[in-house]
Amino acid sequence: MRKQGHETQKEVLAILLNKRAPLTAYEILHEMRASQGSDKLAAPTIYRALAALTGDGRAHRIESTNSYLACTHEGHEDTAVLAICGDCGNVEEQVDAAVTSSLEDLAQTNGFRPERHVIEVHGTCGDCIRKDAS
Amino acid sequence: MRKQGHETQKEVLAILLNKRAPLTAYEILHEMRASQGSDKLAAPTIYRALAALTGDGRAHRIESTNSYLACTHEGHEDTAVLAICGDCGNVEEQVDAAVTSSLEDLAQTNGFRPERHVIEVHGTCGDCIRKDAS
DNA sequence: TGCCATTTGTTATGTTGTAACATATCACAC
DNA sequence: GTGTGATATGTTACAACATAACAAATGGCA
Repeated sequence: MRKQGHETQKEVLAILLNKRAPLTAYEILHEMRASQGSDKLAAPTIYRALAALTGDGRAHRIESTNSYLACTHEGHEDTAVLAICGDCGNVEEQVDAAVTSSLEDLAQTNGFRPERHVIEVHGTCGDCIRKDAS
Repeated sequence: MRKQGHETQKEVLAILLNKRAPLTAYEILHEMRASQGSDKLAAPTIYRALAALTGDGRAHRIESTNSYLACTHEGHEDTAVLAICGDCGNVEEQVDAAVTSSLEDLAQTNGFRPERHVIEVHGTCGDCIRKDAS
């Protein structure tokens, strides 16, 4: 039983990588139930896998949509900026030094010690802007 | 019945201003039920009031904690940075031009048109750092 | 091999949020 | 002033998101 957790994590990550779009925990649950042809799998299993994945940076949680996304910048230490398109649902993960440092400066002037940054930008992606215009 | 909605919004905002700390929708609901001495009030009423308050900037939703906070920077158009202390639960609302512009620059280089920014920094506030040290 | 620590499965339930429809109120034409 | 329709609100029920708590299994190690 012990090893299976890592297996679950791999499966969840594979699903997220496959979709290249954010999925909710329950969407992942349904995918996995479908692929296993069984309803045995339960929510806590998914949430544990997601906790492991987000804990070590293999995936990100999108707080404003309760969904999860595979990390596309392996091993970045900087803060990720998630640009979420309201039209097509795609999410672009961006890592930017200027954003990181301006947030650090702001924290410093306020005597705040940051540990985790949540930066999510909702809007319209370039592709959808072009589509809308045409 | 029509006017009452505005009343509800005022009451909700008053509760948030009073606490000066984030509250969940259901915490607000319980407060209001208590102060009215009745359980008649239902969740959708609170969510509608919160939608009105967040819609016009009188309050902010904290996405990473599913909670709500009265806005302390009346009428700002810039993006708010919410610094959330994990120790004491206090949230400091900060408005900073450098953060705003670095995010705008990042969006521009990626052809993304931003509409709503969610910037939440979890960490430890100055007061709690001092307390922890002593 | 037997025991303990830890992980996983499972059940149940807690928390957050909203759809859908009934009811009340207001604005406005008449 | 009163009828009528548009809109806001109250209410019920439920959907979606998340986790507590405990049982069962596994692997390490004496």
